[in-house]
Amino acid sequence: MSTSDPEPTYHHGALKRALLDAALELLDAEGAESIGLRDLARRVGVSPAAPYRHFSSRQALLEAVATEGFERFAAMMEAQEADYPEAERFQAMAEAYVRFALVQPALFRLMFSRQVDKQSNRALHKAALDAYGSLARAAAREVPEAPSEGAVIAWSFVHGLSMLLLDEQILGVLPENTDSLVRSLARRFTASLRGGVAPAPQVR
Amino acid sequence: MSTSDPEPTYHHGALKRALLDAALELLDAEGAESIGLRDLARRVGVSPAAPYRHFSSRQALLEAVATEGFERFAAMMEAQEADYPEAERFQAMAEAYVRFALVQPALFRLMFSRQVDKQSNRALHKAALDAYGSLARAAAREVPEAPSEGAVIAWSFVHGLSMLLLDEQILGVLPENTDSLVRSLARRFTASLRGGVAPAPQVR
DNA sequence: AGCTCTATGTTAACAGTGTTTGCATACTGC
DNA sequence: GCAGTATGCAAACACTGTTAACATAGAGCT
Repeated sequence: MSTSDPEPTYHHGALKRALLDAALELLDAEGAESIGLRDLARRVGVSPAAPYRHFSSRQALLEAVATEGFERFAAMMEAQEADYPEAERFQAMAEAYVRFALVQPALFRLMFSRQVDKQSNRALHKAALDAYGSLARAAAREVPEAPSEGAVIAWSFVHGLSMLLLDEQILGVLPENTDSLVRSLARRFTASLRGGVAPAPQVR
Repeated sequence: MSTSDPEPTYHHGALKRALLDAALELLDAEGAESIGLRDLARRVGVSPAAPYRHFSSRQALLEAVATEGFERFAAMMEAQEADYPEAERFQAMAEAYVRFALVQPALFRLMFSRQVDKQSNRALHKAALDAYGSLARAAAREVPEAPSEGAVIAWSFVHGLSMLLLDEQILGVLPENTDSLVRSLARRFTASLRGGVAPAPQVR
């Protein structure tokens, strides 16, 4: 309650935060494409040009939102990492990954969209790497013979599953409850990872 | 050469095709966001309102482009299905899937983006399902004990790997040649699928 | 206190966009 | 050859991101 301040003063005081909050809120309702600077400004009660004092462009604003998304994402993943014993850890993290995507679909999409540029935005780049880190650690432990490859395979599976679920492209193929579907898929995948990754078949 | 017609007549004759071609071309150069109706019209040499005789909105145009993308995608996958013996089939299709994404990144992204709506566009929906079909068949054969789940797991892996490669999020983690990286990952994944999927661990 | 400097707002304008409306032109079938 | 329809154009509307010039508030110094 201390952040909201109903009296209209010339200086807003916390415009940056307010813009980000408004953007995150809008993101849940509509898609990321419908986030307009003018729209945000209107919602927060400032003029159309005001946001430019805090973000150099619409893209910069979106990148800031995505950065926050990655930070929340990383925090959630690390919480899972801490809360579960090693045997169930990867499983739990995989489920959390998908859950995040399903709970905040537009944010998740934005984070992995081309509207944000991880190469040129350092904060964003770091946040994205951090988020990957904990999952990669857990995955690598599942496949000690080939940790990096195992991590990438696991990451790919979890990420792809999230994306396909967001597209509602899987429902209709496997019309179960989403939660239990994810759980059983993740379980099966983990089992196959553990059992199947033998010394890499050599190809010449 | 028969489709291009240098003489300026009042009626373009093949505007629809020309717009789609221009869009597909633009898509490779820039992202999908930079495809504007006015821009396309200019490029093709007609007035800004002309495209509306063939597409009811920008979104409709994008959906038509995505539909063509899925058709090409499906054709490529089916070609792989026909060209490879059963033992190597899934492997080959997985690699083709990723290759398609890497060769036409913007098109691939558009196909799985929220800018197109597979629920409301029937042609698009069908094209997308067809594209999934051949991959699903191949994947199901790898996991005869649980064909649908196996298919979804495989699809997720392949799709996620494509997406992460597009984001250039994997390079730097595994800084190899992309082609051989994909090959070795797909091989490893296939092996783990074959070996590891035992009767599903029951969870209560 | 007052005075300056900077941060953060405002207003007005520009170019560009998607889309609609009304009119012009060409093709098609009788 | 003539009606009807498909396909083009021009002008306008509401909207967007972005910039420039100006206004106000708060911070720091004397």
